[in-house]
Amino acid sequence: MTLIYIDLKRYFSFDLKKCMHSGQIFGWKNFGKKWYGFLNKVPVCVSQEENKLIVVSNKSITEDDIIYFFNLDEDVDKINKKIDVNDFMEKAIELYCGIRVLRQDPVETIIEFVCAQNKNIPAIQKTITEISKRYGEKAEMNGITFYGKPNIRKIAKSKLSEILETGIGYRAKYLLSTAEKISEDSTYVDKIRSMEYFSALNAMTSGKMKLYGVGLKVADCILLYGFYKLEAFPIDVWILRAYHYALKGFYDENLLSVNGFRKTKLSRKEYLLMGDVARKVFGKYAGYAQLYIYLASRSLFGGSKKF
DNA sequence: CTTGGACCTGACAAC
DNA sequence: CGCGGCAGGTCCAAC
Repeated sequence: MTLIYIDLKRYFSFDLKKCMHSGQIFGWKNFGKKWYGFLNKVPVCVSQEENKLIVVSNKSITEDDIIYFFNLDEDVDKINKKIDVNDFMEKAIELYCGIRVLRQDPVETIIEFVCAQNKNIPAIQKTITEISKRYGEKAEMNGITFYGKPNIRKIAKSKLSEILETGIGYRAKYLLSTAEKISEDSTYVDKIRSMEYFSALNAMTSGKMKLYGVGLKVADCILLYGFYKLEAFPIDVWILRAYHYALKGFYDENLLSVNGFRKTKLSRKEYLLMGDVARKVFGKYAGYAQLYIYLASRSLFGGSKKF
């Protein structure tokens, strides 16, 4: 039994709930203030009390593991300063201060975001939980059962019909193909890790290393949340809705409209261009800016679904 | 190179 | 209470 208290006063502003609700992590179970999930392949229960982060586990885990996973020692003051380029960003930073880009396992993020496409958050969580249940490990703490750590090789070896039982829908063939590809090449993840952002994005979405079912947006999510490549700026429908506010004046607004209406779909070229604008404005912290914009957009346009 | 459909499934709002 | 449109996109075929 491990019990770790981390004094958050030693770090920059941190908010566990905001991190867990930021759309970058799925499959953790939430009861009240407690979150159950796998951290560095170890089942844990995490909670926050004001200036303390509390992590409980019945397996071995260190304070450093936790600091690393939650990126506690990230200099977010510096980042926030850099991306605070207008009133919109200032407000978003103020509202969602305490957020971090987490350091999840790369393979798990690949599974997560292949499944997440064209689904809403409750549906994503349901599917990820089902996948973890079938292809991952079971854990129990405080009488609560939860699952995590889905095994990519196990997925690669299973049948399409089996994967379909998770509620994943038409993405089943994407997941199977991607699982096969990563399982075949044991160096796949390391190769992506060692590449700089653009090479990695291109590798995952085209050519020999292309993953079936991984387009630009999903690849960006994987690179940001799974590989901690902060230049990644995933553009989904929420970013598209708020782009006009977050990056007003930094780009040609005709790019985002057709006959006066906001575009709902981007071509590859447009997607890359809009990302480049964000990278130019936010520098190497585009990924952090994306998190703030995403959350602000959800609260602005998300109706009852806002956090 | 760009564009419009199709696509599994389910939580959700609007009647 | 059941129905229809939509959801953190991507693939594919056809211009």
